[in-house]
Amino acid sequence: MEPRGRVTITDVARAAGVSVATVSKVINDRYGVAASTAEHVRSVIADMSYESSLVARSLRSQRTGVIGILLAEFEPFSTELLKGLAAATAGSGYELLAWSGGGGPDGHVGWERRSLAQLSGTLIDGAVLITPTLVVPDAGIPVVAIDPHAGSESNPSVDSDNLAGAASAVEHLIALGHRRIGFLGGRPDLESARLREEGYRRTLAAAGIALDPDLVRVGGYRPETADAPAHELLTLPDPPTAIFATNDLSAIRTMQVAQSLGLRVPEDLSVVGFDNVPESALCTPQLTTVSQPLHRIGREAMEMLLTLLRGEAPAETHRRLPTELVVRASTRAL
Amino acid sequence: MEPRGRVTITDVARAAGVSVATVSKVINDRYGVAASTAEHVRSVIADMSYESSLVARSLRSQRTGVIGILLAEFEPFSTELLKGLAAATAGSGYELLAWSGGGGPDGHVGWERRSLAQLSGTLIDGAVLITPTLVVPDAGIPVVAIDPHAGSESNPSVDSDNLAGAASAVEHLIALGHRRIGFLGGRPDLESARLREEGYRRTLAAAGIALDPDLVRVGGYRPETADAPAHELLTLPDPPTAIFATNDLSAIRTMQVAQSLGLRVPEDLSVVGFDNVPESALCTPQLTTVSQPLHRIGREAMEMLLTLLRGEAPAETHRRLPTELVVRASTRAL
DNA sequence: CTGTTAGCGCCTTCAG
DNA sequence: CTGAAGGCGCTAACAG
Repeated sequence: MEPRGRVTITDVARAAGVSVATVSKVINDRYGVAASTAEHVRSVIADMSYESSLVARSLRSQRTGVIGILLAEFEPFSTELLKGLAAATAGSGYELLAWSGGGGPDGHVGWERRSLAQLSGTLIDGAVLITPTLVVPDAGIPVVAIDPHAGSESNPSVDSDNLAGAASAVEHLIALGHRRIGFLGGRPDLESARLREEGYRRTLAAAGIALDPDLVRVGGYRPETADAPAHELLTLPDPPTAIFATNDLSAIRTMQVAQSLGLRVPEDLSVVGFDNVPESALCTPQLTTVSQPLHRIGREAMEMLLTLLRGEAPAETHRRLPTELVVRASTRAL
Repeated sequence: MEPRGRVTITDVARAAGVSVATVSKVINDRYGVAASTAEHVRSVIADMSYESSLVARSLRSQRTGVIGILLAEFEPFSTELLKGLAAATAGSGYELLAWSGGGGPDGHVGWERRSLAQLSGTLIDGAVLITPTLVVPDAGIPVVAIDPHAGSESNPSVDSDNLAGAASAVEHLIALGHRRIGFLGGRPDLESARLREEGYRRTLAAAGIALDPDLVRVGGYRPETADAPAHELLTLPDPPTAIFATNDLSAIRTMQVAQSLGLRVPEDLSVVGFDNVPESALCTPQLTTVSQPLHRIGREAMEMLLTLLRGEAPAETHRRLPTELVVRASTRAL
């Protein structure tokens, strides 16, 4: 009906011949409106296909009925989590809003604090932070972190058993006869990266293998940042026969770098990843990796947040879920 | 510094001993503030780690610098597109916001109109709609649709060659010797579903195979809605030897239903899907499917939207990208 | 039962 | 160069 731009509550009020307040009452089913008036207003609303502005409503009211998923970028790890998070939201009455903090590629530390400040108190009632770079201070709304920056002293969180997961990856390589095992680490700001390195070190030590510092590099969890260190590892005078890359994206990139150097995987180089994102099964050769239960992590994080939003105390504020080694085609006995 | 809840511009102004207006000017780099004052205000802002509320800012200003991706739910198809959309946004100066319209599971027709009305004009400067259920009227902001409801008369859009894609799937099955080929259709409100059915019908006709109406069912593109029709097809007195399910999720579910009925895939039943989402390579057996270039679709849709946002006219308002048959392990010669 | 009055947090004239 | 006033669209008191 109404052509130009947005239809506002004022337009509706004028068209219906009532005040703005009355329209608002009708929309929100508040008492004190004659049935006939309400009826009439409703029909005008339908006619004009009016929908109240989320922004204006949020600004005024406390509750918005929206949960924010704050992530650095839309990459496979985050989008897998999204599926689990979304599944757990169904039927809760909350809408889901995924917000890419812009910090993105540069990995600007603090993106989650900025994003949270921009959205909390106004647009969202609660938030799930995916791989935050720091412990966020009280944001005034319930917050749950997935794969967080720090340990158990901080915000409620869900992660998987990174230590045991890394150990299983390295044990697998050792069992295949590998002794020179390269390590491509993750984002130093994340606890997961620290624990995966710790798992690597301990497992080598337990097997009586001396750690060669030359074989330990920082990959940053992203293809672009993993490229150079992977290349360095593979062009060492005495290169590793296997590499444990601590997430799938960097593992896949490592395989590509190896192939570009004329190395065959797994004949000349074994590679193990971490995460088990769908992409790990789509590359050639298919990647051996440590599986994290990503959907379940998302689901449990959302359940924790919903509990918090209900004003209840969650059974546990830190959930740690098990990992599992998935052996595919990128590893092979020496 | 400031403990309780959000820090507002008023808090900053008070702490800095200036007016709200001055703080606003500093934030937005507007003329008319003494260098020393600006400096001071900036330091207070940093101290209090103040961040202006997206909501309040949006309400007041025209431009928000945010692009909305509106989707019915976070399932594999949408999240794959998200990766491409996000990649194309990098460096554009826009932030990305993915909004799940709530209509979700029930597939409530019109979710995108509602979502758009709620967000446009206030929160987002432009939008990409994923599988909208109808042609959206002028929303006052640029809108691009992916896999749209209707044909070329409507909004700018990007999709893939559904007709040719469906044909390639059915031709593949015919080449394998199949004659009784079941069809599990998609969402009737989408053009893609119509075109895929058309491709199925034409290809059968071209091969001189009479169409058995009993073999044509509506699967709705979702696992839950595909379950029953798949079951019906497989328990027919004269069941099909192959099924073309028009998206991967329903194809995967079809394989599960078959297995639950004691049928082996591909020995007893061949199955072809559509989309080539990552999940299609993760199931057992791996799914033969028609690949859509999902990342590229997302990228091109975003580029089109960015062009529109710049106020320019896009080279073409309807992009149709090629599909490709990916033969894996779920199909076999009769 | 209805309309008027105040803001939510912010930005933008427009006086001082 | 700075602050006071008005209003974005909406909801929540309070009067009438």
